[in-house]
Amino acid sequence: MTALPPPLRVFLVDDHRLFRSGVRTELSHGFELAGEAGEVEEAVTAILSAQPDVVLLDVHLPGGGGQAVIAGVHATDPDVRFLALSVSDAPEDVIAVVRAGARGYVTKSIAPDSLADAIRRVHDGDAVFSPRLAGFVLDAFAGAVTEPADPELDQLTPREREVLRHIARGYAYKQVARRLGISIKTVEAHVSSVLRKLQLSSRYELTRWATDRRLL
Amino acid sequence: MTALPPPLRVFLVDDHRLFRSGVRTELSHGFELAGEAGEVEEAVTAILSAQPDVVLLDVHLPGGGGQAVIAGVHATDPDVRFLALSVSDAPEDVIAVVRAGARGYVTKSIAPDSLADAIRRVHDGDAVFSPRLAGFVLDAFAGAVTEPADPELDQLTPREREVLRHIARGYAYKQVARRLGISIKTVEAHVSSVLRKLQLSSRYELTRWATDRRLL
DNA sequence: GCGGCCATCGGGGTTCCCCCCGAGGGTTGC
DNA sequence: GCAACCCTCGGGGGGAACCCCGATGGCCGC
Repeated sequence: MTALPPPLRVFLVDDHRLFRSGVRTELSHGFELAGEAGEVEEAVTAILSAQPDVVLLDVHLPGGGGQAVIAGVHATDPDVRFLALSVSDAPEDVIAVVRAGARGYVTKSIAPDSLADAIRRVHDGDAVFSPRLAGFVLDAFAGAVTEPADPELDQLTPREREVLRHIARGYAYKQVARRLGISIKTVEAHVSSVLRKLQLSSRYELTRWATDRRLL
Repeated sequence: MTALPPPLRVFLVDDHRLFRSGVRTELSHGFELAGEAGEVEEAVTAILSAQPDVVLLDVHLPGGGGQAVIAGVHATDPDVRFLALSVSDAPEDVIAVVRAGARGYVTKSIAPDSLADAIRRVHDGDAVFSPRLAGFVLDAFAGAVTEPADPELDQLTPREREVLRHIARGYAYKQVARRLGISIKTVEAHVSSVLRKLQLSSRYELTRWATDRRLL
């Protein structure tokens, strides 16, 4: 038989002490706790000195969120690997923390065994995402934002989408016209077309439509 | 010396297994785990058969939330006591679960010792709330909804707030007038007054102002 | 090359938004 | 009883929003 590999050293960042306790208990076999923290600043200094193999990082933290921790640590040591661990499965949260430099993102509803597996894979260099979240990340970095084929949005021309974004942000026709370097009449034409295609009747419904789809 | 009292029997409802593990570990001294569950239906049946002294209940649960658990259990056994335990400190969540019948509400950032104390107090019949949350509950049941003194909103008259809500939802003046049974001119007057008092300049800004404050 | 789509504009009109002015009736408080 | 509000309206006006109709180019595909 071969010698057992040394246990992975895991650092834990979460503002909920009860949750930290849970992770600690569940990971007690096969992992070594390199330290833990509940705030951003505390976490950054402790991680830099503890040099863990993987950092388990809560996204919602007082003092700047998990992104602040990643930014602070990577400023001096870009090699530390982070696995985001959050209750949220909102695309904004996922994308924000991944952009900051997290190598994976799993929700707290994960089974302890799966978490252990995710930690090992992140340490090995893999990117780990809950199946439901993988799509968001790929989309965000594919740039093209292929998106789950929104037939409503697809029937709009590029220019119409452009105008739509401005209108949804609250700009008046005159302002949109100046920003896009076109005439008010053209803006009206595009808006009219958008409203007809989306079967809406006013710019207010349009803003709601846009915010519902997170196109702000 | 007197005999030690029997340990309180605690039931745990949370969809995050890691979190359950944390609570289990931290409460291992002085409490007995009467069972645990991660979903609404599972929780209701298990609680009814386990007859715990106190149920620790997560607010955000798949399948109807913590309120559904309380409703299901209280339908057959109104004596079970619930202590809500949530990451959220949003007034809606607090009020909803307290209306459903929870005897207390603490956030997951609570220290383990405080949680143990809160459980004992709920069992003794007390109502336990994090200091920041007590105000919401009292307000909600005092009916007056004094709210954390929003000076912006306070300077509006009741009728102005009423009109504001409709406008923020996207109704045209004519529609607001018909819904409130008043003239368009009166609606205009109220809107004008609201815009002046809030130092806004258009109904669009008003919509954003209202949604920022969650007055939808 | 011609029809079709897109983007760009104009004219002209209706409706809505927001403002100014004034005004009457109701309530509360001093 | 009077001041101070609040709620209720009207007239009138300027500007923005939205619509319909028509028109000019450019680009693409058949």
